[in-house]
Amino acid sequence: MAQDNDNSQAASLRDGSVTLQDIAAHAGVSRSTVSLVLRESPLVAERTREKVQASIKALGYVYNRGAAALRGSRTQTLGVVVYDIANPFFGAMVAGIDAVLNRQNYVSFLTNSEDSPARQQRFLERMREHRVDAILLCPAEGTEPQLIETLQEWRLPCVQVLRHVGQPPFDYAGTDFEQGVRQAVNHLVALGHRHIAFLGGQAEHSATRARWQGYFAAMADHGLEQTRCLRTALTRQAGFDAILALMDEPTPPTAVICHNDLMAFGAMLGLKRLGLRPGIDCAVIGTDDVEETALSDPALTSVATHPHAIGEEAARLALRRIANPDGAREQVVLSPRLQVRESCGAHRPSTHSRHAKPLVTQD
Amino acid sequence: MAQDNDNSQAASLRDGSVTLQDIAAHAGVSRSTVSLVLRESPLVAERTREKVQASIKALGYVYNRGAAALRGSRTQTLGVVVYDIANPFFGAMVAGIDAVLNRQNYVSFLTNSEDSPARQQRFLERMREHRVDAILLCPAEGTEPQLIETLQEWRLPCVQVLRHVGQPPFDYAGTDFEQGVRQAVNHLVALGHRHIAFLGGQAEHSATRARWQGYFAAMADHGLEQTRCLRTALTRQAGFDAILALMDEPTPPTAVICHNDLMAFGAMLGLKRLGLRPGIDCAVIGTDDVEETALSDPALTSVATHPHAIGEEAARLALRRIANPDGAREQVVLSPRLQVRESCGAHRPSTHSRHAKPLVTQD
DNA sequence: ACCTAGATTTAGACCCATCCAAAAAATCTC
DNA sequence: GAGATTTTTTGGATGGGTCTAAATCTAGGT
Repeated sequence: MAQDNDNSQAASLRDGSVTLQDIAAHAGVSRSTVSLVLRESPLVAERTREKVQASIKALGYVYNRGAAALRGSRTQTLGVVVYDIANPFFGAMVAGIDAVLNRQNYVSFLTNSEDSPARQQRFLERMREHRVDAILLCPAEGTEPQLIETLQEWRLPCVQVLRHVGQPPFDYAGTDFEQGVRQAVNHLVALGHRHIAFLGGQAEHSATRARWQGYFAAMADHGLEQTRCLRTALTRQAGFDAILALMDEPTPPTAVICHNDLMAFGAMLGLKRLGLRPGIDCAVIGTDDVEETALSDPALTSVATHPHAIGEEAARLALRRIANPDGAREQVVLSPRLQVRESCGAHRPSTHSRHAKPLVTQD
Repeated sequence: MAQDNDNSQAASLRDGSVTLQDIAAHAGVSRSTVSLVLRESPLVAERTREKVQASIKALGYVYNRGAAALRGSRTQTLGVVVYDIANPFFGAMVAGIDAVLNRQNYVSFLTNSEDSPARQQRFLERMREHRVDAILLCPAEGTEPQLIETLQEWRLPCVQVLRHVGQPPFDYAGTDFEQGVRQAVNHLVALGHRHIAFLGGQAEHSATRARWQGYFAAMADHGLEQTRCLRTALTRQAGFDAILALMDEPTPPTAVICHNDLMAFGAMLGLKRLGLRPGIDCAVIGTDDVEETALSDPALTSVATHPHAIGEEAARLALRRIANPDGAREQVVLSPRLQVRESCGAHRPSTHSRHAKPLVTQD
């Protein structure tokens, strides 16, 4: 119907699929040459390049990455598997990943394992079928260590993020949770606390172990033998329940450190429920330093783990691994920083003026 | 090196790429037949199917979706473009999308436009190159309406989510924000408020317009002429600033409704900063009902917009559109529900026992 | 035993780019 | 200006599936 004039619409209306062949014909060169132009090869003469580029624009050509991937070796895609995308922490992390990938023309598949190894397994298989160039994996709780070997057999590069399973060497990006908890303990001890409990974590994965290690080691360093570590789920509800149980014990702690901020929020609500004032009757410290920490009452002191930065590092690591599949494995471990607010009792929660400060958001 | 025995490792070690051809040879059938088996075609005889499946398992075959997509018409992938993945609201929405897609063996690319139309444009082009079957788009603020037409010219099905631009008919999944704000106004009026302000929104997109409309219409319905609508950004900081400005006016409102929960949190902090008690000196209602609403002090009353459900609906809509590209466009508009807590003054915030109730999280 | 409708299977073109080796064109050297 | 280089360009094979139309096989009917 449409006349075959040479504006871009004509082509796109015809079928929507202009191929290299069409460009080649239009520009009077071969398919191979067009391919070289597309990939910005320096082999092509300047005049030819311009001519071809003009044809590309004129015909409204769209590169077919799928076809390219079939012959070439890269798909320019990555698989990201997290276990709780609804958690703001992961939101920030994914944003970090995204930011790095886009600069490299990469796109990522995102899937949410909900901490189910079975779902995680399905996702990984699907990613494999899609021939992603690499995987960013936050292993679901209960992930078998040999999963990492399996991925290796699949020749699918994998960067573990936040948690890790299996034996080194592997690629990993995360935070030094042990050090983070140590900082929290040190801070509380400096404030005079002697009886400090740790809340949360149950499965045997690295991120949990590291926290526990930091807790016990720091307590030992200070000669404090009265340790109390509750294994629980990682939800707000779990924090709430745990603090109730803890306060009901013969010698309740004067401070608690929580596996993550959600639990800490729950713990603070639990304290209030008991008529206790977080930060005064019992200090509370969380982990992650999500944006909402400034919102709670009192504002939550938290070990900042910089999710956006972790995401960036993980993505960079993956890109490096793709470029050099056999290079030495790397572990990027960022240092956490204790973000002191009110819930640890360092500040008086009587005035609300402190709230105003950490308000700035990054958008 | 490895003997060519028939266990699965042999094949995967050889090269990692077993093809249909290999399966066909091993099973003594043709490539076509294997392809039919893979796609669960009813044409294949039961005995043949079993034989082929055995070979598939024996050789450790991995389906190559890229190759399939090249000849076939579906890639089994979807593109999701959001504007703020770090916002918990989107986390929940993405989880909803993911849940539906996985059941259909679909995987989705996720990109974060950060509300930049330019970035958004780049993402869409990249998705097109990857030949996604459809796009789920939460349009960035400032998106040109003709973008939707462009996508149509590209023959790329697009479901708009939460916000929409351009002229109907289009596919859309979201919430009836107008009704949500109406509910909030009605509730406040029932509590005796006469002077109610609305905070937030600046760009001209559907989600903002709908809220404003709801606000003005509901106020008019009650014969309240003293309206006040502040155009601001949508951040916590903006809420904080806005409430300060508002309270400084000659006749400050006794209640404010906020464009989203983040702003409402900011507004509550602002009130505290002024020495005012949210829920008593000034009622505050947010929108979205993110999980953190239960955390604030007082707990935030909010218009629940069910992000997980919206995500599910959007994904379902996209799958329907893929199956039937020329069917009638659909608009799925969920009904919001006012989730009453303390910040609107309906309950006494004196006791903290209320906090315990809405604690349950869904993980 | 012969014919036919229906059930299975298959060959071979096709999708669209990349890769390689070799051809063609341009430039240089003496 | 012939031969040696260097720079550009190209044909044709290739990757791993799907599709269509035609071939082959089966069981049922007479």
